[in-house]
Amino acid sequence: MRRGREIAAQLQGLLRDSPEAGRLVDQILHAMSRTIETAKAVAAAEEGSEGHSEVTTCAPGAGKRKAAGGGDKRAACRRRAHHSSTVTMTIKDVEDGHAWRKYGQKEIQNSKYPKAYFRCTHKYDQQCAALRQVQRCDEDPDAFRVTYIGVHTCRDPAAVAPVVLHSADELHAGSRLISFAPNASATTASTTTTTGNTSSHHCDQKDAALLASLRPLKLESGAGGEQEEVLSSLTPAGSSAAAEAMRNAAATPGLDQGDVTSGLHNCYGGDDLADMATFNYDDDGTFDLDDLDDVFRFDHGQADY
DNA sequence: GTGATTTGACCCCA
DNA sequence: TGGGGTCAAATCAC
Repeated sequence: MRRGREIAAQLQGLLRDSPEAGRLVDQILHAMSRTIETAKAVAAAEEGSEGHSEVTTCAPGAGKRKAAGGGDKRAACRRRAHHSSTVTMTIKDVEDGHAWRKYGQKEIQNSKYPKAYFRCTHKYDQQCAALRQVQRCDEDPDAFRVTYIGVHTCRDPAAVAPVVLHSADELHAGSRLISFAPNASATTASTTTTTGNTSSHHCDQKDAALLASLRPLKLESGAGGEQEEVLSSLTPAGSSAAAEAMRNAAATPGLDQGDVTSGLHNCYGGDDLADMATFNYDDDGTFDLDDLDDVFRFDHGQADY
């Protein structure tokens, strides 16, 4: 980030004749400075506590599962990994742009709601080790406590939001850029509110459509007969509900395909960088700077820097 | 047919 | 020893 800030400062010098370009560079510098300050604060908070070393050993015979109808086929490495990067945050929208696959759900002691376990869809095809755990907050059923374990090493197309180009001249900025919309405002319409430990990224109507599309994994009668529900993984790539929501959003006047996919980015990217860094520490306080990179991955995908 | 979800069983580890 | 994390067969959805 420091290097980026230096380069942006150089760019600002070169663009001093263009007020608009200078203003944009100002915004870049401001965002970078905020991110650096946030990283510093995080590092200071973590001072003195070392991150956990990753232990993913899978020794022969270790963690063998006893035959349960399937014999030794079910034997697998069950040694619990101690992950180097763990981030827990409380959010309203569980959608993060990555493709997740649910692999388990557990009732948690002293919690009203079960915890759902997700792994990256590309765990096997791209050896991506990212995991996510989602649990509805007891005190605020509208919010979800999401724990990210590990970082994405995959290149998920669904997570790469396209960039809106205003003119063909902008193509030189990067070969991965995709031109969609003629309307630049579509990429900037988002607001962020942060209340206490809860970071809520409220986006515009297309994101509301995504949020509304969250469907319960399971409806069951809880204590007292009320219905409890657990949110499913919502992924642009894997969820038909999400796809439907995105289709609906695409039909919204003023929005085009570019708007739909970049809407995911709107929730997390751009000026929201500093706000995204309002993490809650896990119980064990695990956190490292790799997490910042993970959280900011949306911009990596679209900004091509 | 393929991929995602559900869910009971298994196992690690505090 | 039990809570929590993971596996994988069965089932579901498209």
